Amino acid sequence: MEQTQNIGSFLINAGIRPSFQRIKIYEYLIIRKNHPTVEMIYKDLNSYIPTLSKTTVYNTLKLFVDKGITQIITIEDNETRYDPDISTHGHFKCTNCGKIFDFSFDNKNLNIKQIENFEIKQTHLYIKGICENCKRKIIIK
Amino acid sequence: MEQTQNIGSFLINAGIRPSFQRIKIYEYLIIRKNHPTVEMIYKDLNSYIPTLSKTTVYNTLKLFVDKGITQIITIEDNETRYDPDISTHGHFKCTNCGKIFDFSFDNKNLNIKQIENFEIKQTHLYIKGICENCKRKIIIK
DNA sequence: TCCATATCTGTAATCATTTCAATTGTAAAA
DNA sequence: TTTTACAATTGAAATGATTACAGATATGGA
Ligand SMILES: [Mn+2]
Ligand SMILES: [Mn+2]
Ligand SMILES: [Zn+2]
Ligand SMILES: [Zn+2]
Repeated sequence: MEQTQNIGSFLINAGIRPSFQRIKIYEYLIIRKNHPTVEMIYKDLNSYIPTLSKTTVYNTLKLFVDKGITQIITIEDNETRYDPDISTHGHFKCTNCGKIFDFSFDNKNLNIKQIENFEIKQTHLYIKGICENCKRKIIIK
Repeated sequence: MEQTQNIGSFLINAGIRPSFQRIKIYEYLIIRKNHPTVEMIYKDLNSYIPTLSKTTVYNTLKLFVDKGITQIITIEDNETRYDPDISTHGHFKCTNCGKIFDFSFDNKNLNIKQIENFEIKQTHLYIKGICENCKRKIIIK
């Protein structure tokens, strides 16, 4: 609730007018940390903001990405996900439970020969597999 | 042309009946090395195989992926691309010319934290930026 | 308050992908 | 060789995600 104040000024700082919908969508990203799809955001917020339009969710996320306060995560080709953490970090998707985990990695000492003279703007590392929790469950079965 | 023989037996080996369309699509992937979209494959092959259906391209790529002889590359959320090189390797996409470059990297150098006990099945490293060629062109302007 | 502009909304259009049923091709049995 | 069963291909229709658009609503300053 009081978060609204912080988020409001954060959006202003990013050059975004802090409308009610924009604040709630950004707040959703920050609080849930779930790398959601548009559908997830829309469904979850719709119970709280019944007048919300899915178009607004699309528009708002596009704005966030354009203004550089959100990044697109494309681990699967059939679902676009969004992440308010714009730092370079990795994503692990569990193919069993579907959860997405953040992790850190070094990209400094990669010194890749084939693209030495290329100008790097974004680095995305995606790993798929089985999370620790699911591994345990599967062993028990 | 004589490739057909090799590709045919390669497909058989992978448990895939080597139909004319399947051979041509796999041959396309191998020869072009362009990480194409379905649309690219369809358009390029259609002039050579006028009866080709886009559905066949979809079906065939799905089959290749299921049988493990092709991997899906999702650098952008709005274009699914295909790669017959199923080894773990990185992809660089130039945001200027759109070209996709392969590069090799060593997982060990990534020094990944937080997912030590997770079971890794696939690793995808995608980098976006400007390729060497485009960098030169842009400087000249 | 009033006005100009930005934002939001719902619907329609677009585009990629999947589903489906009919047709065609293939490979082995008769 | 002909028949037969099954696999692959095809094109049309359905689905689902995203975008375009135009009208309604909200906002902030004169
Ligand atoms: Mn993240
Ligand atoms: Mn590749
Ligand atoms: Zn899991
Ligand atoms: Zn380039």
